Amino acid sequence: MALKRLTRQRKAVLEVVKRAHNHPDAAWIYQEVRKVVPKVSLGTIYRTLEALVEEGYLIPITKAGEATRYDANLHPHLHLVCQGCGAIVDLEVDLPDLLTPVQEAYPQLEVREVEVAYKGLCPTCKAALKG
Amino acid sequence: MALKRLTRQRKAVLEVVKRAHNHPDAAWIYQEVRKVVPKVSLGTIYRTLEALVEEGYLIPITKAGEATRYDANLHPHLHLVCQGCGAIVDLEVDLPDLLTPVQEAYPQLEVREVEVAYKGLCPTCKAALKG
DNA sequence: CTCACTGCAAAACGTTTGCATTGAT
DNA sequence: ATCAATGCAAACGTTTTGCAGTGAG
Repeated sequence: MALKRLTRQRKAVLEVVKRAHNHPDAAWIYQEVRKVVPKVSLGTIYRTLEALVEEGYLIPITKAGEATRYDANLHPHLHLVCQGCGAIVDLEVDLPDLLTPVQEAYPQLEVREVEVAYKGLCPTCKAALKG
Repeated sequence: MALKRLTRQRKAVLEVVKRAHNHPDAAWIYQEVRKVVPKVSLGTIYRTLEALVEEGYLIPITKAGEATRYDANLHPHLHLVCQGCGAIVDLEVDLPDLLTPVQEAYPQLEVREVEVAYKGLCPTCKAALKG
């Protein structure tokens, strides 16, 4: 892939996601970018997000059956999806090594990556549940 | 939800998935069931699979951007998705408790579930890569 | 001046749904 | 006889793509 040109659309997408606090999806980003570049198309949003992910500026948060959301927080971290409101909470935790025990138990495999995702309740929804 | 009737279609779907060794998706199951019930519809496949999951006969393996696959192996286990051929390998491993450390680090959250998924190479693809 | 990027629209993809009909109980 | 389950087809939401036109370098 050739060098990327810094267009108005691309700038806007980057800014919007960096400013976003909600781990937004393409549709939300589209609405926001339209406030600045009214004629932007969803296709461009997708293509730009794909490029920004490839370049390492964004991390995609994928979940089956749901739209991909994007995280501008490049710090290594995990996510908890709130089962109450759908919010995604960033988690900074040190987990034990999960690769080695599996690799040792299954030497005939090549174990390369693990993905860990949490579900539960965000502070607001947890507080709302009790008193 | 009312009691389930045991129709030809439902029997066929259950049999096909139980016999399958590939963690098949709805489309694959559809093709197989059609060999026995030629007029079955994809909608019925989906509705039946949904019911079988609800009743606990099947476990869905979901991955963003890919079709849901189904596992008749009800034993608690993890999966490794082969990055070479897409095969899913069952893993029987005891992982350390991943819930407690996060719950303790984030008492304001309610941490309910963790999902762990591995990526790597199945034995065949690993062997093919080397000599 | 080039060709990467764009807008637009159509289509792809897995999945769900509405509805009239069928068939298990 | 009942009404859960079916076949069919249309629709869904997300994402991708083809193509002619635009604009950043």
